[in-house]
Amino acid sequence: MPEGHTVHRLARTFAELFAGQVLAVSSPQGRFTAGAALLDGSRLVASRAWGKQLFLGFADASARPEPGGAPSVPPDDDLRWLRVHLGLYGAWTFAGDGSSAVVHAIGAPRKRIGERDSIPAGPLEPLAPQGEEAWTPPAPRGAVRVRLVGAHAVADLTGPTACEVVSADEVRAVEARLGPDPIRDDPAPAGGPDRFVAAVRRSRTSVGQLLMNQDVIAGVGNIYRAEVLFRAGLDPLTAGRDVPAETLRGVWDDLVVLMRDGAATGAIVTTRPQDRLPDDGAHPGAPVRTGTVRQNTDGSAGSVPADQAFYVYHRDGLPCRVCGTPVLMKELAARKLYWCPTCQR
DNA sequence: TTGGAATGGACAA
DNA sequence: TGTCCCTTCCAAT
Repeated sequence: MPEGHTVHRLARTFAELFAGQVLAVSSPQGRFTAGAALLDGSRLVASRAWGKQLFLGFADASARPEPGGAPSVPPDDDLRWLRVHLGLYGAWTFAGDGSSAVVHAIGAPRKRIGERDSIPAGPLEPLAPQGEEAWTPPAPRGAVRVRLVGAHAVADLTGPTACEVVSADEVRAVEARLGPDPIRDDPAPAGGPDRFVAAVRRSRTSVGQLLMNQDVIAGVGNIYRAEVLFRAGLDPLTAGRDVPAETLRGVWDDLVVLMRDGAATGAIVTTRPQDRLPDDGAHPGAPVRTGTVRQNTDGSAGSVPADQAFYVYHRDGLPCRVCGTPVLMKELAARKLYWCPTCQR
């Protein structure tokens, strides 16, 4: 259940856990047996995200990087690529022997990558002492489509929309279709903000719908869509071509900030500190989100409770944090759209 | 125990 | 626009 920030985070995690390692690849569920066989025993040498797409590049096990020297990563065309799209409810689950900075405690419960929790954020932890015994990965839990096992960690994939082994050409074909990604290191190859602005302004479709179109901008999902439009004071139902270019540039810039923070911490928090008030009791009968997410927008310390993290997402019927008007919700192209009719016009 | 809902998208008509 | 797919979790029975 990720938006683009989660996938970028995953790409980084795969690099930290497995880069350079020869991996055992299998399909405990059995639905990816042939694909897993193509990758089993090869070396993970690339890990990239574009929008919500994750690409893992595998080389032959013999293609080992020079020890101590410059890493000799084979060109993309020489790799086999695992393309994964988590879709609505796909998830990666990690476990490890505790030696990794990412899987940070021996015997730590496996973390689901999604809304409630994710890979721990913050500085890398020192390596835990290695036991004498070889580490054994836990048994797969649930319907695990792919399992990657490295020296010290395991990654299990469940419920993906897409999971396939593809060539470099096929990777490029997918990327060519995607719009620019606000938090990719180099959004420019896809046209960057200029392409985003142009794509929106040539369309009569509502800006709320366009933000969810991965060909227009890659990586934005339902939460960032709702929240960035609120922060821009923009009515989601405005036709794309009626939105000033300057406003759209502001939306892009805001997404860069919000999604970078999301990728860094693993949680989406879009509220400014002065706008944070708990929803408890604010509107009897309205949904109340519980739990805690990490604070991530403005550098202030501490964490933000889940019911203070968003302006409008999942807050229909509750008073707008800024003006008090009840937040509205409607289905738009089969997805729920949330907005404040007063602040966004 | 069951049945929606969930931060998604491909495809057909 | 509608239909289907993939899987898990939690609130409602």
